[in-house]
This record gives sequence, C-alpha cells and structure tokens, in this order.
Amino acid sequence: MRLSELFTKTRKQVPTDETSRNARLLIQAGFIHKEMAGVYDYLPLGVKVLDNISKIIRQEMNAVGGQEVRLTALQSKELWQRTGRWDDKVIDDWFKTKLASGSELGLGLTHEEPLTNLLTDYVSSYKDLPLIIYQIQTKFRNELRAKSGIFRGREFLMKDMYSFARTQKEHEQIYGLIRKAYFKTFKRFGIGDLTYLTFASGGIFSKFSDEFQTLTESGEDNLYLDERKKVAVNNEVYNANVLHELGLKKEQLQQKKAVEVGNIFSLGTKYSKVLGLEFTNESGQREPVIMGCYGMGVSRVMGVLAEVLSDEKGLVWPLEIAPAKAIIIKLGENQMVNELSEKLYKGLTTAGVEVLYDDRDLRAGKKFADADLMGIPYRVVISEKTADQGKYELKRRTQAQVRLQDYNGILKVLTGKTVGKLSNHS
RNA sequence: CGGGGUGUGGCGCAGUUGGCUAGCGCGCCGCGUUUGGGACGCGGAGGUCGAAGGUUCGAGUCCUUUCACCCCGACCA
Repeated sequence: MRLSELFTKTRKQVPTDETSRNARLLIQAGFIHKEMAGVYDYLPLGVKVLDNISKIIRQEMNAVGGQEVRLTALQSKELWQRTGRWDDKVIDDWFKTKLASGSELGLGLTHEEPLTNLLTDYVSSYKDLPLIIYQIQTKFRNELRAKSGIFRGREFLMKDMYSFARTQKEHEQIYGLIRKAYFKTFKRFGIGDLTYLTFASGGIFSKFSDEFQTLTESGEDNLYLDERKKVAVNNEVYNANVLHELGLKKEQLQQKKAVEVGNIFSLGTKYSKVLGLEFTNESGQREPVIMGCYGMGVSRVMGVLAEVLSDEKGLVWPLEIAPAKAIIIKLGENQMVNELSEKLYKGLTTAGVEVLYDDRDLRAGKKFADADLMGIPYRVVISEKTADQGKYELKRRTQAQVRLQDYNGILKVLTGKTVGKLSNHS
C-alpha cells in the first residue's frame, strides 16, 4: 500500500475524550475511528491487524480440529426463551430490535443457543462426535458503561468456540487441548509472558472457569499472581479455601491488574438438555452432548497489544500481526532513489510481503515519526546517501542500529527464513 | 444507574464581571525558501459556539430542559 493513497492520516494531537492508551494510540496512528462511546470503526491498517490476529487464531483453532462457521447476529427470541436467557433480568446487556412485522429479535452477544440448536439437525449418533466449532464474529453487548478504549466496547470482534463431546472424559481431553492452544496463541500474539491462566468464577459445571489474563495497569480485573507457578486467582474468587485448593501460598502472591483476553469454561449438558442436542450411543441409548465454551476477544487483543507493546514513539506490532512487515521510506526526489524504491516495493509485493510504501512528498522527520507511530516492524530507507551504491538502510522498530543491505539482502530478510528467527519484540 | 468532569472550524485549546467583526496552535489550500527525526516566511479557505427554549437593547458567556463524550463506582453473558 502506498501511503500517498491511504486515506487515513496520523495525528499530532489526540482527542482528549479518550484517555485510554490503546484508543489514543490507535486513533493517532489512524487504525481506528470512534463512532460513539464503545463503538469504533476499523480503518485499513486496523483491519489488517484484526485480520492477522484472526489468521493466527484460525490456524491454532484449526490445529485442534476446530471447524469455522459464521452464525447470524440476529437472534430468535423463541430460541433464547427456551433456555431462559431472553429476559433482561437474566442477561442485562442484550441489544434488542424488531422485525417489520413487530416480532422481537436480539443481536447476538454469545452463541450457545443458536449453535446447539443448529447441531440438532446434524448430530444424531456417537459417530458424529466429538465436534469443535468456532466463529469470528461481531458481537453486540449493551454495556452500561463502555470503557478503556477498545477493551470494553458495545460492538466488538470475538472468536467464540464450542466443543461437543460424548463423555465427560472426552470433554476434559478436548478442554485441555484447547487450553494448550490458547497458550500457544497468546504466545504468537507476543503477550505469552504477560498472560496468565487465572481461576475465576463463572463456570456452571466446573468449579472454576479458566481466564487468560494479560497483565497491564489499564486492566479492569484484579489478580493475585503466583509468578513461579504461572497462575493467578481472580479477586472475585480469592479466599483462603480457594488458595488451599489450588495449593497457593498467600505470601507468594502479588496483586496485579490485568485484562481478560480469553475465557474458557465447561457448560456440561445445560444447553444440550434444554435444546435437545442428543446422540445415540453405542448401546442404542440417547444421551445429551457435553459442551464447552471458549472465548477470545479479537478486537480486545488488538487493544491489549497496542497498550502493552507500545513505547513513547507509538505502536510496536509483532511481526505476525503488524499491518505490514516493512515500511519503505523514500527520501527525496531523484531518479535513482525513485527507481530503487519502486523496485523494492514491487519486488516485495510480488513476493507476497505486506509492505507500506511511504512515497509521500514529506520531510524525513515526519516519515520516520509516522513509521514509528504505526509500529511497523521493519523500516527500509532509500535516499541519495546510499542509492548510488544500490544500498538500502534497514532498521527494526525496536532497535537503534541501521544495517546497509542490497536489494537481495532486503528481500531475504523480509521473505526468507531469517524473518522467523528474529524475535518479535526486543 | 449513582457521583464527578467536559462540549467553541477536521484536531488541540483560549475566550474576563454578558458588549462591537468569536481568537490562537496544529492540520488544509496557494506561492517561495528549505529538505536524514514532526521546517520557515507570506497570503488564503474553513465556525448553526452540542441541541432546544428562555432572560436581555445585546448571549460562546446568565437560567431551564435535553443530548453526547470522558473518569470513578455499581454491573459485566
């Protein structure tokens, strides 16, 4: 993408109606635009980030056998009434609307009901199970108070996955597998070291639900963290009994703030029983399916990355997530410089490398500042200084030193195996 | 939903006890000089002062109502 054609612009000043670091940076760099409280538009660079996060999630969820679907956002009142979750007294953050005919609809905030109901059409035998099904979809929640930028919005992108097992043992096996996949996913996001498995309230059939909490001062959850054991207890369930059960010692816990980036829990047969999702087992008897639920906030992860990986110059995206691997900065107008820049831009694009090309007629300082603000992992500068030797200057976002490389050298770094070996964040 | 704060060109802000043509910075347009870390000069364009109603000779400024946004709290499938 040529920056001369990109419609978004960076800003020197940030709107003061945002105080959260993630929203300020993302607005300043032109990744998102605020529509109203808790509701944000995703602009070209922001969409790329969401797509890259989603891509990693897809890879990891597919790796454990997940099948992707896309269910409707519009929800039938009758279906949710069957599980007792239509009532505003039960779920207070529904967005509800009406068909032209007058009948009520809800905007989906989670999808246990429709997916369970849908599967009754396809699951009838033990041979049809187990199943792991997920989607990445916009969710709507009528939060009383939106806060913390894109951490808690009223409309947000989420991965929600559901497992369907024949036996409790099989369920636990799947649950463990997915828990592992979650760790791997957060590691690939670049927040593995900051993300802790956290015991919390909320599970209906398990005593605890597993939350994945990323440490940050701007988080809204309070944890008691055992750094050695890599586990934490949510303030909600923190008491002497819980500590005893988990084998944690009060003296070894630190109090920390964190934001929940994932939450997984067992559902048992709560929904399958009510909605009639049953299968016939080997001995010909009907049994309800045992379910689990696995959430991960895609847009929230984007906010967390903006929040925790950024520095005083702006955003710092991990290589796999950045809207572009590299930004080519052309300095000055001269034939050699133009030719080298165009050649590299075309070469990288042809090689399938996502790259930004700053071909704008601006001063160097502005271009450098923008590249830093946008958090692009690699910066390639082309100017008169090195063009006559056919050299490019290569610099990482997080490092100070500059390396001189020729065309092939750059291509190798940005397309080759070398890329994977370099750490995302230093 | 309770408490606190804020709404003035695209963005950031100033605007005195009510007073004259509503200012400043950034950004934007034109010209020139510049050109490796957010350049400078000159000249421009751009405003229903969140909205509605009221008081007044006169309202950005005072009163009433209302909407929106932010923060703290409660809530959070």
